[in-house]
Amino acid sequence: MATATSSPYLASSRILSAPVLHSDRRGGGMQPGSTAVTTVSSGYRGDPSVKMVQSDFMQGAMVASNGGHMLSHAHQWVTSLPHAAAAAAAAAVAAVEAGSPWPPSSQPQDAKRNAGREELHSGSALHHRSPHLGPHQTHPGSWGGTSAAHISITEGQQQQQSLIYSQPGGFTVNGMLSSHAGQSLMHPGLVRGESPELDHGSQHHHPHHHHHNHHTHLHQHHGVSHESHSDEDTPTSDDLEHFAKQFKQRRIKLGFTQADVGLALGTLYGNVFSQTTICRFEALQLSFKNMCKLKPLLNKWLEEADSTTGSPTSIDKIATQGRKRKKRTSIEVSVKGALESHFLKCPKPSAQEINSLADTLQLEKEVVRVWFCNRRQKEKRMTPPGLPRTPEDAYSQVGSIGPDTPSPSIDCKRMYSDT
DNA sequence: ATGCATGAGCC
DNA sequence: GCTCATGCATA
Repeated sequence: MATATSSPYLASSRILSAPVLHSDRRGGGMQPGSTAVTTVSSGYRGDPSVKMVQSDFMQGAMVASNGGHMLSHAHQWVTSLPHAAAAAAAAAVAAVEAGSPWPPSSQPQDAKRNAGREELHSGSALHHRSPHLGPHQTHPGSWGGTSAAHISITEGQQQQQSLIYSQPGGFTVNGMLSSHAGQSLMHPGLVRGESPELDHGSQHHHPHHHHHNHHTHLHQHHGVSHESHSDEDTPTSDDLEHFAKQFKQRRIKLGFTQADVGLALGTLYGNVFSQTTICRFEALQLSFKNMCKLKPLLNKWLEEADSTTGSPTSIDKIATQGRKRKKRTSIEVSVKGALESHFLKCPKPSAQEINSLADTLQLEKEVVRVWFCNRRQKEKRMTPPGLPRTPEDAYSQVGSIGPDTPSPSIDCKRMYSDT
């Protein structure tokens, strides 16, 4: 397609001070009739590998070894840049993965098909997630154990990046949290002592219970009867849910934004997180494992923030220099609908199918591929809080899959053996 | 708050 | 290529 003539992202050579402020945003030179609007051109990282191994434990994982082929050339938006701090990363150590990430009773790993929703409504208005600071507990959620069914539990997904609580010996990051980033001028008088139910494992921990194998009863009573969970045992879904809720409440009371927290975690542990991640944590939109990983960090931040209410602040700002990102592609609503339909029929299309789809929808193949990846990922975590699905949500269940059909054992590979 | 994207690590 | 953790950019 067109777009070839666009900008080769030349990331300049910034080290730590060069801001990447290019005024390169405008939609120029898009393919006529394109269904998606990408402001910038395309080009992907080369991908010479043509193997189709997808031995995944999916529902019906029927491998379809198609002949791979073609494509790609390389070109990336990213320009290699010398990561200044990259060196420090070498010290990263992969954390150990506990045997079973999810509590026995609540395995999120199973695919539950919530028929397409979300973006179709595009307004997000239909998203019924508006947890104010209210102490309301809703959702038994998918996490609670709505779906639990099978698949390898103790497999501990092999791939895991690391959770590096790295503390670069180099910079002693003023270990103190960088509370208010200049904006939170307000500090409510909320200090420890006013949240009686705030006893999330910060205290009262039994000196023994380290058996992280107790069946997680699906009941959720967020009252105050949850058994303590220090940092030793794996929290249950309920624990996380409860913690997330309280975390958000406190965070807001303390006057911090999600972004503030993300930065603070960086100065505290060396791991910075974005507003997005904090947001997703609060909304329980992360995988169980990911939630478990972040919980301790956020918990510490909470303690810090709590005891630091009203103390000086050290603002840390880390320049977001670096990788040039491809402009976000906006997929037309109609096209999204088409993608959704295909997803329902086949959540894991083969390369060939992706090609066809891309061709049909006039989207770049990579865009389509990524869309499916994201869609799958979303399905895995979606709506933790028991969001009551509106009738509209359960609409079009194409073909045979019902709103509750537990196993979409529908195969969908090789529909055409031609190419 | 979320959609599309990047990347690491695994097949 | 896939999954999974994360985040920029955006609605």
